[in-house]
Amino acid sequence: MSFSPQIAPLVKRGRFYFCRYLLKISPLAMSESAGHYEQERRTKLQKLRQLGIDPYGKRTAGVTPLATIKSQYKPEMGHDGGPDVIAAGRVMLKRDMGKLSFLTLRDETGDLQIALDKKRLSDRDWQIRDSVDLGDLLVVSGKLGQTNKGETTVWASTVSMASKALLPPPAKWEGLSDVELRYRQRYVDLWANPEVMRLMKLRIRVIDEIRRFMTNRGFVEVETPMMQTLAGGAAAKPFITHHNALDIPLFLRVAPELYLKRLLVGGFGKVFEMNRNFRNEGISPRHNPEFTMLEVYEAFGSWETMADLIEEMITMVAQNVIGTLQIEHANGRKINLQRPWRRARMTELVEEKTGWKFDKNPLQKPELLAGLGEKAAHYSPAEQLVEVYEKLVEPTLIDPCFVTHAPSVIIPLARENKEDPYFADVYELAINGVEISPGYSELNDPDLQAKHFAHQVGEKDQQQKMDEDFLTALKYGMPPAGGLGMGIDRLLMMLTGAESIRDVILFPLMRPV
RNA sequence: GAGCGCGUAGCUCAGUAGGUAGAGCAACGGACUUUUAAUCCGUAGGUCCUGGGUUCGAGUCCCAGCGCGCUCACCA
Repeated sequence: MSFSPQIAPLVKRGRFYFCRYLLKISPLAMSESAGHYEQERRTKLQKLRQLGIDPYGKRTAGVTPLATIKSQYKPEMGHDGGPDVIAAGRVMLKRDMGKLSFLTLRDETGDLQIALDKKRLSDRDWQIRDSVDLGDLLVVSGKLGQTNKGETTVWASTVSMASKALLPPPAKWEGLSDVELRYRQRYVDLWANPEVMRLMKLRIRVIDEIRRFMTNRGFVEVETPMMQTLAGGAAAKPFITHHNALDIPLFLRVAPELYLKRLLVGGFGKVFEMNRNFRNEGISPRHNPEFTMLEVYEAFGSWETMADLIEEMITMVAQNVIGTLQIEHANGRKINLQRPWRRARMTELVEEKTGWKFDKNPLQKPELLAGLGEKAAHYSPAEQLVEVYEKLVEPTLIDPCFVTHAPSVIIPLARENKEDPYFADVYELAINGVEISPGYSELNDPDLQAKHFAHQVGEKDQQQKMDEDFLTALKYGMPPAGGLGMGIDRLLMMLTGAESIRDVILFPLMRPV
């Protein structure tokens, strides 16, 4: 919770001052400080109350979604011969002409016109019309019909105010387009820009489809700690918090991996978790500090069974939610999700794109090195390979491609390849020029795992501590397994063409004002 | 964290070369019983993000700060 600058010092001095401060704000004082628009609406609020009308409504039984009402209209109902219906929604448009008004209501299903006709309304309800502003939530009951111009309309016989809006909605034509306001005030954005509601519902369906897909294949969804005493499973910087009673630091998880693998040791065969991870790093159009990730582990699986699984999953989701495997973005980009998806070694793709035939020796092409920045000269050959792949190859992989056998040094939790341990038995699935999902043949040799961890801890930052308990777990024996992760937000960006991760997250993190 | 760009009425945006702050929608008053971003007549509405500075004079130029966006860095 954050406080405005003028209250913050009072809060810090204690609850007593905070309460006293709040008490000083009488409704009158608040209305004095309110803007012109709010003031006008408060006047109407008072007027309604004087008429004995509650401007904040009550439970209403029998409200039908607007799209459903609209679809119930049949030509034989004529002008006003349809059934009695109850419609509720936000007033988006208002067209008054003397003794008749047409209003456009909106709910989460769509828009519907209602008509307020003086002849059909009681005097009291007619007076409500004069107090209706754009943005108010109304409930009307009346006959379903159509106007002379053929617009499906509810001819209201009663009107009630479900909630009087004290603040005006954004301009009716332009809507809300300031991205900062859209993210900060999603509660306005969702109805001011109906495509935002559609996109968020699409997100919900995608997540639902994935859960169903996993469950149908015998995977069980589990919940592992989001607050961890060691943040392992990825090399990202964690958020740090503190447990008061235990007086210990706690970390928000950067990945659920090490706990899901403990479950494999515990005897679970097929598990997944789909929930938030937290990484304390830069924010960008592709990074939100908290993001939703799917992680899957299958005992006796491998990177290849994981690749099959994710390929099936994504095509099924696209087919069921988008309705096609030919994804087309507003900017003209086309993505073909038709199976089978390409599988190619990282070295192969790098050679294909840049001509560099990787032989485990340092990169000798000056023109390539120059593009990687000054640090690249100090990189190991393996790091150079990955760097060249990420900078020059990955962005060109628009159609799905499983990039396999990345160098094992960069993937401490994966199994080394039998024929050539320099590389790991892993894939990185790239679609739309970004990594959507990594998948591994998981390492289950405790000694090798300990070595990899030691190497990582020594080389990387000091925040990365060895998870001894995880190594203990491995010593009890973890079955060989396939594992995968998938960034749900990035999947949605790929499916919808959203250019920013914030567009597929209801409440992206924003710096407090 | 760095560079670049943006911040003007409730919303969407203009604002020339430094010279009293503008439009559309919304609001307010009036007319109107079939509108579709209704229309017509009239009225009002501003901490030009904040704070400094230059200048006779700053929305405009300079400096600092805040917020947002983009790019880079960070992120296997």
